[in-house]
Amino acid sequence: MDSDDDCATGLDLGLGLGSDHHHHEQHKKKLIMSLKYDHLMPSLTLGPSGGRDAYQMPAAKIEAIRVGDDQLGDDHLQPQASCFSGVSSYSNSSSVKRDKDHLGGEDVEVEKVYSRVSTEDLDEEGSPRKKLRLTKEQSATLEDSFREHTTLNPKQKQELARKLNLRPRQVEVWFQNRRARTKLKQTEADCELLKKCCDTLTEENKKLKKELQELKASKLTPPFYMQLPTATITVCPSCERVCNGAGDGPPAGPFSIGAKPHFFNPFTHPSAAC
DNA sequence: ATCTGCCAGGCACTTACTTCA
DNA sequence: GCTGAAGTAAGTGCCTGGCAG
Repeated sequence: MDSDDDCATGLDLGLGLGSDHHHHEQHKKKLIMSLKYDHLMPSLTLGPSGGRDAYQMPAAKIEAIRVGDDQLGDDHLQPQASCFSGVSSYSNSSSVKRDKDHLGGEDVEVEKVYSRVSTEDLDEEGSPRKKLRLTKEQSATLEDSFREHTTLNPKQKQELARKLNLRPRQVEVWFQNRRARTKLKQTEADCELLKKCCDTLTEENKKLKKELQELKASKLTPPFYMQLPTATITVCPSCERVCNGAGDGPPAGPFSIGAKPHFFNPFTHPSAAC
């Protein structure tokens, strides 16, 4: 539970802000039904009218607007980049709403500066989603962490988020997507392996069929020794040596009639009979 | 002890955006 | 500059397990 770990990190849950994702999301879902179609309303204005502003626009829109509107400088559009060198690029900026992932105390002010746009912050406006690209450093750190453990507990998530100047929700999403990619790759690898296995078995099946054909053909034209008393002679289909099914004595002669009959079981081992 | 509702976390699927050839 | 493919961050819905009442 987030609350346990939040306590462990000294963060105060007493504000009832809850954890980063679902707690809010479930509340959000209720809101969405009444608000989710707001974003379908066309809006290209930068003004705050209707509660929509430039921060909530897709990058393409913002870029288009920025060309003719310098009132919103980069400080508005990419505040994180101006404050933190290691922060990933972001197609548009964060509002300075308090990040609900970040809990209490001094961190709030900092969080106001580098928090990113999130659905928690924006979905009530129904604005189109924002897209960030993690920096190489962030990705590398996340990869390192993923190598250590493919899932994070809330404390680890908080620490990693703080370390990377990301919101815990972003770290969580990254790990979810990373697990999905890993699984996908594993599935593809398994699929390749099965294909190879199938090919091998198909090839082996062909060989066995061919061998069977040959055996059948040889049975139709028995060699001279097949004319010996059949009740006591069998032929090992694997090594094609003649065995004396009833005899107990040692092999005799060039046809090496065995002491015991050979029974060929192609399902156990094709060449194990001899 | 069992039931029920709430919450949090994970996953599958999908969308939206970026990057690159 | 345009375009399509690939990669990936993020949204959404569902399921499950834990917990409290």
